[in-house]
Amino acid sequence: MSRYSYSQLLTDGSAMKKTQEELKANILTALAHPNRIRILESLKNGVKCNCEIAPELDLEQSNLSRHLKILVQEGILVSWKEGLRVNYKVADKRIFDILAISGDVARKQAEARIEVLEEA
Amino acid sequence: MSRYSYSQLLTDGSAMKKTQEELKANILTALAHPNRIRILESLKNGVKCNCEIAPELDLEQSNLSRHLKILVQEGILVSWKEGLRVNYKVADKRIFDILAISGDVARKQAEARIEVLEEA
DNA sequence: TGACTATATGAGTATCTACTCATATAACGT
DNA sequence: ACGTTATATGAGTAGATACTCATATAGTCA
Repeated sequence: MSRYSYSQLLTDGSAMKKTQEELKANILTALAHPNRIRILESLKNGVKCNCEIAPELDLEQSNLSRHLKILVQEGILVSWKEGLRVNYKVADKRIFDILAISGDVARKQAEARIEVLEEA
Repeated sequence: MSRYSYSQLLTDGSAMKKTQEELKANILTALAHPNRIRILESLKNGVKCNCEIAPELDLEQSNLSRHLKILVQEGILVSWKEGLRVNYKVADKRIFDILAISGDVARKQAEARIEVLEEA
């Protein structure tokens, strides 16, 4: 069994055939970081550039740039140049459904833990 | 900015207050591995134990055990003992909605790439 | 052209992750 | 109790990730 690597699968675009599970895992890996989730929520209602998001979320410029790159590579964000800036917007609103369900599942899990505590 | 760590947040249950984004990221991180996605698909229609899943998915026993632990810790799977075995089932079917949307987004992104190639 | 702004990327680093092998634990049947 | 089966966990490792700082690139405007 070779180890699953997210970025290798990304950059290797050429070579390997990816399984359904790997394709899904790539999308989910791209979503699975609090700062990337914050970025998406910040872009929920509009278009923004790196220079607007950075101060809003208090993220270092180059770090933000790499987070944005990951989201674009997975097709979660779309970007285009406009003068000096690079604008970003969410490509597919269903991403927010994933985030909403994740929140529900997290909440439900927290409730289940409380129930276990109360039983004792 | 301190680095986001999945497992620290998991095991630290006691101490830190977690943001909404961290809670969502935890769920998504737990889902973001091809083998864990395969495990969930294998459990889609029923209850199974480690010893049934391992040969089916060709996963080494201890590796599978750790993957299952991650899914249980996040509340994605529920487990209970039955004699020697530990049975697992999916706690919340909405997990499959997340997987389905991820698949759709991945497919859509692949289609977009093909379009770009055809434009040129 | 030169100064300035916005973004991307190279290099270095601490930490994390998935994996394997070996061993421990727990529950069963005899 | 003893051997067997199912699962969990310790230790070690290769390689991946998020982050920072410094630098490169690219577009703007005087």
